[in-house]
Amino acid sequence: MAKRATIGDVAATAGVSTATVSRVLNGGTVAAATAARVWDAVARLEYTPNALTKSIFAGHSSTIGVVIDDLSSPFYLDLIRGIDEVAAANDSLVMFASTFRQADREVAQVRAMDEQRVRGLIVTTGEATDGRTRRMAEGGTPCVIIARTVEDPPSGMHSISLDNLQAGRLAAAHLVECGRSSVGVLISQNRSSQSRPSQTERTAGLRHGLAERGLPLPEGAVATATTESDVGDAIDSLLAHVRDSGKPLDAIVCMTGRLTVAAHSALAARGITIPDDIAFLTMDEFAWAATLGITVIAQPSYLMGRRAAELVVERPTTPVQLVFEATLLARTSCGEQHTGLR
Amino acid sequence: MAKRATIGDVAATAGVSTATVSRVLNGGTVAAATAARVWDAVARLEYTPNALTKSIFAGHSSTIGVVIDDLSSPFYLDLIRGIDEVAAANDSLVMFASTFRQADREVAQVRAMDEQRVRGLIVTTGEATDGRTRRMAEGGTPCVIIARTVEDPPSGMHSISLDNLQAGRLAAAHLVECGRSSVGVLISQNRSSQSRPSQTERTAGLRHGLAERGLPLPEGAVATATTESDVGDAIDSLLAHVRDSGKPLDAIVCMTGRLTVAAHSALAARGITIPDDIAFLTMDEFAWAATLGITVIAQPSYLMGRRAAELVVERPTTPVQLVFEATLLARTSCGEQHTGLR
DNA sequence: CTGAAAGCGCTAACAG
DNA sequence: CTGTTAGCGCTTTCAG
Repeated sequence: MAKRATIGDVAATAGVSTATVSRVLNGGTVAAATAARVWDAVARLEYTPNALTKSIFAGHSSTIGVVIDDLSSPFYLDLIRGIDEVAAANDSLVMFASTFRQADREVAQVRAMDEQRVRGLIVTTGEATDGRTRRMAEGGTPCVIIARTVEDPPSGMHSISLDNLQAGRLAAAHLVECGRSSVGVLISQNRSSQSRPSQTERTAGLRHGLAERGLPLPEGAVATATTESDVGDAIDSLLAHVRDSGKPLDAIVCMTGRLTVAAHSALAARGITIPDDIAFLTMDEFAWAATLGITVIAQPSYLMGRRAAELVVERPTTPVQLVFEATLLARTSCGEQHTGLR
Repeated sequence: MAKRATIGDVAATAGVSTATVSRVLNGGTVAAATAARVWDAVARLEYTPNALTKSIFAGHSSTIGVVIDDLSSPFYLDLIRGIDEVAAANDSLVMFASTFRQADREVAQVRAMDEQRVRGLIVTTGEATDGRTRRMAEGGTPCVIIARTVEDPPSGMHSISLDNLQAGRLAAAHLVECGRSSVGVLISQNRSSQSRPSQTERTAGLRHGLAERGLPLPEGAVATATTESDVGDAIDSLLAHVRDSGKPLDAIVCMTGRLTVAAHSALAARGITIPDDIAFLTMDEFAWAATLGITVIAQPSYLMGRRAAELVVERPTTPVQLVFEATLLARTSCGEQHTGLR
């Protein structure tokens, strides 16, 4: 296990001082001949500079930290892809941690990122980490909160989210245009039984949109699932509730992309046909949606990732709150659209 | 932008030396009363230790590096999930970089990981990076190559791969059991027109398996695609070739999970029905495979990720070469199985 | 049990 | 253009 060469070793074999080596490595003014000798020594010793040590001078590393609650959602994959591309274009690496959807892990991971002195932090965590991210932002580490907004953010603390109300309204409009009138909603919650504000906002938007068209969305028409295996029960409760209240359920909207597969197969397992028996509408575009004919409300996740990373790189001083519009990608899972019916 | 507290600040406000602070933080022998004062100072100053500085003593960081060529493949997502879980269980973070499937980026990213003094490195890169990973391994940074084996690895250099020949044979057996006899193969290559050895091995396995059953797999029955948009052309060439050679194509096997969606929709776009017109078999399990009835040859990607991370954590001194078996997940995309026909 | 002092590998003035 | 001299924030002997 050969010892690693240090800048001192390079300096010694090149017959110069460490300062000179540092200069040729980082582009200072050095005589061509000297530089050549140094490069030669670098090559011969296979010297690889220690980025860690460099960082302690810069005050922070060149890495962008990302804390994600759950990799399973198609939303996050594209988000990461967007972040990664911007990072690569800026000689940054991405340091990644997932929280397995547990609140206590969220604060541990954010803390770990802070200890690593990341150049900036992008998180999809809940309020529990706000204390630390605020402090980080105040301390000069730009932080970007994804899918949530924060009250009174300090300088350096930004947020990127979807216009969830608009997304909900979009769903309502589409469903009504497809002639549906009795809709059930599926939302997810984390292990601490907290449903994410984004999903409740979408539900609120849906409720507004429905109300504008004279349709109700009673509390009982909203079911919650924590894991994929809960989804079946949630769907059953939806079916039962609406049956009790008279009109049979004719549409289900899944408020999180993470549960799309589970919801879709739960429906299939119950012999329910899409869209004949029930219309199916879900969040987040995914690779097979077109093939399956599933209509989705898409977030521009890739773009959101890029923007997040750009905020980290560009470090605007004023807090930036970016809100993106959702797009309806209409396919066949909600049945025929009867436009101009209103 | 408040300055960050250093260990010196903590020492000063607690009225002790930095050595003592270091001791209470890292669990040395300190009087309870002193420790209490230190913790108090830590809390009051919101002191967050600098992991970077710590690492320069350890000689390396506590981060596991991962270099992936392409996030789009379902294989990699699960691999990362496995790595991430082991990392989390070992107080490690995961540093991630993707190469966008370009060889030059591969060496740049591996180099970057080396500069970051990662605790260990997990890569899916090609031979171009072997020089560096060998040196890293010799220098004491465990390196794990995924989906490829290396000749004569030094101590600390490991590999994790699939038994690609067996995977190919599995495909042959299944296809023949389903009564198919004229199969076409789709493989992918990177931007430098290199097809990955794993895929050519799978093809070889398929060829063997077919030959054992008296069926040929001519060179022309293997088509290559670089990007998703090439897939249509590749499929067309397969269709054309086999038509020329007499027997109409009755099966297509896609040797990479990355192109599954593209291949599947290319078939649909040409009005080809699965499995009636053509059997469809692909690599890597994915969320919608069951719903779509697509038969796949699955790699234990999650487990492979875990093992890779475990090799980094446990640093065995002898080179470890792990080869995993592929599993056939039979669904309906190859038609009816006529077992016992042989 | 605790402090002083010497570094880890590198950069950043400041002279020369 | 280049070497010397301080550090960066932290750990780690080695005395006391």
